[in-house]
Amino acid sequence: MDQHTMHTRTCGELRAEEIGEEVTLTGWVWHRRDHGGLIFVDLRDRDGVTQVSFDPEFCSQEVFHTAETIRSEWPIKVTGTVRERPEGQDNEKLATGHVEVLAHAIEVLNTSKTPAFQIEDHVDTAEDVRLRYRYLDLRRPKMQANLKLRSDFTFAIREALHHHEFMEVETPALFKSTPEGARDFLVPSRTQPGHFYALPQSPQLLKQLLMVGGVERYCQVAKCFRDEDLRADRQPEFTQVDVEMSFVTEDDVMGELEEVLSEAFAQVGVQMPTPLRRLPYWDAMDTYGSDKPDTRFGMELHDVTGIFSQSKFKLFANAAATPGMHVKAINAKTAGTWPRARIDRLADVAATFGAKGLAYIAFRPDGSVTSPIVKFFSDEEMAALKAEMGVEPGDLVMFAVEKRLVADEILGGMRNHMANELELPREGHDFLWVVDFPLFHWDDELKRLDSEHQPFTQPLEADIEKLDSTDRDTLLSIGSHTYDFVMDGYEAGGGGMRIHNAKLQEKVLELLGFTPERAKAQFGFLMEALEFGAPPMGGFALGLDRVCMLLTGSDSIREVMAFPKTSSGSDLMSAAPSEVSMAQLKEVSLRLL
RNA sequence: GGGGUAUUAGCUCAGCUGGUUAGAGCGCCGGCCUGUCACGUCGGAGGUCGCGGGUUCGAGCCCCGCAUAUCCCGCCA
Repeated sequence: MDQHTMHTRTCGELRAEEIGEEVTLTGWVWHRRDHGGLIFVDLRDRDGVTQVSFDPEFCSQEVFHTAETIRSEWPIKVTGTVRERPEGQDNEKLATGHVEVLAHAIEVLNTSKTPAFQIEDHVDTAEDVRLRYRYLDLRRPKMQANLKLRSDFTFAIREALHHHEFMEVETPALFKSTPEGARDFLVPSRTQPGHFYALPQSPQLLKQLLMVGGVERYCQVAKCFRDEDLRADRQPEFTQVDVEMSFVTEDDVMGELEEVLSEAFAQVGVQMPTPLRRLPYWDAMDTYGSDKPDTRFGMELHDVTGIFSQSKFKLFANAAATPGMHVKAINAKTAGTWPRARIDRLADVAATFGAKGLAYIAFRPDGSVTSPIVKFFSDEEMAALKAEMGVEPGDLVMFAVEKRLVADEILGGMRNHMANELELPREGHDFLWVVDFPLFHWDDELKRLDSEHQPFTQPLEADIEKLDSTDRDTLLSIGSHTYDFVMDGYEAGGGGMRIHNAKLQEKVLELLGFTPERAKAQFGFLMEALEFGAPPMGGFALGLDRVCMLLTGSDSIREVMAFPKTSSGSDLMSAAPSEVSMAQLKEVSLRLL
């Protein structure tokens, strides 16, 4: 053995072939089973677990005594002989379970305090305790596997991108504040008092400038920062696999991405079909009530407005008579067996999605019906509804009566809620493109148009003349070259073609409420660059954390991040954010309020 | 900014209608144990019931406020 090598083997690799071999292992003491005259230690490193046995017949008293004193999570080094386990003593749960290491030497590399929680996959510990001692949490095999998968997938997609001739370019983390989207994280400049950098919300503008700069095919595994409230799938800093291409059509970009993504997913054992299904935005909203639908289960939305045009039920009939209003419905199979009180509580859930109430019909298995509204329906209306919704006994049909998009979003929310409540099976992974987003939507609060994707998105050529319209509905009908990558009901990525014409960009910014002065102050460098022969360009960004969350079956992206923050933005381990000294503030010319 | 949930031993939790000394499992410490594998077994230690206030003869339990964590809405071009 090379005397400079600490260990000769890992704790996960010993098999029958190594029987008889002299090995040295290092790792942490996972479990120690002291039988008095015989001691077993499960030694754990990142590669796996090996049983080490200490038998006084084969080791010195001193070694045996040391084995008696070691405790959980002490790092140790053990030298011994690999041997087959006695007949019937194999451990099926361990990859190394056919063998064990019969120790004849042990070195305690360090001691350890008793961990605040047990380092076990099967022990559920509150997340704040885990985060307080994240370095201990990361020792758990599950977390090791999560980090490994993330590493493997990141490597695979990088490799695929390089294989497809993408050039990796690093863009700055200290950049200009462009606070039109999310809130920026600001960094005060010391050398220029009163001036600030911002951490990039994404490298969007920079990658477009790289296209003007002739990079043609750019990629980057990029940290992005957004100072907004957190969610299970949102952290203030997160990672995007960022991609941009020049001299391409939308189909070029999507085709290339399908290859890159399917190659990367294949490396982690996941089949992503190519070409990927494309679902237009309006169809997604109409059918699933979501622009990121999980299509592994049905429960699709149906427009039943027509059935009730002559109804005695005024709510439905009035809606049918009002342009733009719709009566839409979903059918939650088997929820019709729920007690009335439980069904009534669904109105509260619907309210969180914007519903004023929730009309429903529960079709009881005995053929009866529970519903606050069904008494107004004619036999014909009921028959037509049953046919449209495919009603069987035990079904629960829920209605939303609203403008189209509002009704869609309510029922889309209920569709997901019911799928969770009913524990509908969602096997494997679900991939699709949602395409053709509108260029704008109406922001009711700001009373102006807002970008559906971002202000640099290329409108459909056929709709460009509509940009001169003053009619809101005309402007809202403008289409765009956009595509979201939807995985298992999550927006896992998104992109589009970018505006490469300065005049067009100016026009779109104007419609978004930018005065020419503000447009120039904020995006002047982009507009100027577009005037220097910017090529047609388009790109994409993949939410790496979300994809890894889905690949590992985690319910939060925190499970695939080494050091995530709590929902109030704290790091419980380091206690960041923290106060800074007056001297530090003075250096950057800041004073606290 | 708003709504829900949680906070009791190192960890996970129970704690009845407000009533004597707040319990369990795991972990930890000690004894015994030569084939266990999340070893077993016997014993032991370990508590500001998140913090502050209030009601009450009496509060882990009821009320008010606060803090933290978490989920959701808003927000996330």
